[in-house]
Amino acid sequence: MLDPKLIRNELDTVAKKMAVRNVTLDTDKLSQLEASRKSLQSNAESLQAQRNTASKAIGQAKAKGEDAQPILDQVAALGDELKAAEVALTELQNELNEVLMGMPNLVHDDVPPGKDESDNVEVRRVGEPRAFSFTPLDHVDLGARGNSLDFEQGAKLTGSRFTVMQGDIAKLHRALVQFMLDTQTQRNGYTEISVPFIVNSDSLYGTGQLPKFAEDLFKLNVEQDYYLIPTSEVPVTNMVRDRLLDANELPMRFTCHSACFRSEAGSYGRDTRGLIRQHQFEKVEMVQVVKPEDSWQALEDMTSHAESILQALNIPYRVVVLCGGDIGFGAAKTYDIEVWLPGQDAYREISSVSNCTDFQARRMQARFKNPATGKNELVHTLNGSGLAVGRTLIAVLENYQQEDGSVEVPEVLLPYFGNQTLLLTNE
RNA sequence: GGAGAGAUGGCUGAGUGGUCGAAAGCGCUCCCCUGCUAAGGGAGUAUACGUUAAUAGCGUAUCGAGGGUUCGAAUCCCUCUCUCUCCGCCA
Repeated sequence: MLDPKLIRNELDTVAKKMAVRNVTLDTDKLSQLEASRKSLQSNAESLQAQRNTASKAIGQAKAKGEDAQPILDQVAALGDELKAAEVALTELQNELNEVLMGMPNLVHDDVPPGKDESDNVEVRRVGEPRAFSFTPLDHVDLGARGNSLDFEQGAKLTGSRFTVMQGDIAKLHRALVQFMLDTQTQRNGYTEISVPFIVNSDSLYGTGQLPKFAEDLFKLNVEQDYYLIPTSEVPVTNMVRDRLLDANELPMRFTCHSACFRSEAGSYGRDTRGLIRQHQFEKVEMVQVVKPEDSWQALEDMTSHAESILQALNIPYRVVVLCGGDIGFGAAKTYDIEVWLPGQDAYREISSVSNCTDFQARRMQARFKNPATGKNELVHTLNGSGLAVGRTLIAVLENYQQEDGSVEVPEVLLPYFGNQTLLLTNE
């Protein structure tokens, strides 16, 4: 959520920033709502003040044994008027709040204009795509050996966009999780955390998936407002919801392995082949909670932490900064890391690292006591994938494939494989 | 699933209808004393919103959440959530 004061006082600036996202702000409606809010609020509050004064007088009169009836008569008429004023105010505040909750974060000045992913701007390119002496297969063909990647079984057990992995590929998948967690905890300073895969709606409002993106979520059909997490960013970031942190608790750095569940509504035709876009996938996430002045450096750091996985695996990738049309709802600036996939002859997203500034913190009421000012101030939150495991699996398979259809184990993963150096060697 | 107890400020914890936004303690901040350390004395210290140049003043709201009773609710009533104890069941 944006600072309501900013919307009140600098509506034009806000509208300009929204335009970078191709979002047109209805400034007339907003200023009209704001004007109503002001008059309704001052009206309700002055009636409340009258009531409070009278009630106090009644108490004092009774204490002295005087007759309180005259004051009681005088206040009696207030009741209905006050109630009506309060109802009107509440209704308007709800309306205003709904508008506010539906507004995305302000983008950073660095965010380039653009309408979709084709307008994202490449920041750097690391590693050279390998020159193959044969035509590389994609992961679906590679995984067909021994039904290591079994899409038909996934479809039978559940439905489309679910997959069964077995044998070497299941083991590779697990090794990648281990390697990512070990890297983030041992080299990059994160604390491993394990969290629920089901969250309530408060948490989803906190990080911004609700109220706008309900259709992307799997909602449980139970009495409670429970949802499967679309990313562990939700439970991990909400760790600080409704908390007043001590300055020396910051920065907080968490890494978390979880399954992620996305309904992928609205992308029925996209990436239907293979593991790229699944309803369930696993991810090692990074989350940081930092002081406001540290968040932009943290974004760069966190991006490099995600990159460190691909560097260690020695797989080529590039980093792009998302344009206004492609950046997420809660982010002020986002770097996507795109990994080279020989099977697709393309760079594909494998990580997304965002600085959400105080956007999520305001929704979550996540604050810290700033020793410099003595005030309670909102923290900044960041999240990023470090990395998406399924897509990393694809990248390893496709980049490390041999002409005979087997796959070499990347050197850094050898400790997770005992003496095994080749995968999928059996026909 | 059954029975019971509870939820108050950064923390612990008083407070059962009327100057209660809330005692006390801890913590924290400032000052004094003390030539280290430890201890002692004094003052201050919730948050959000509105109004405002103002984190000055004033107003409003907030004692788990929501509703109700009342002129007035931390305090009474209802619903819900969560925590703890005991029993049952269970990976």
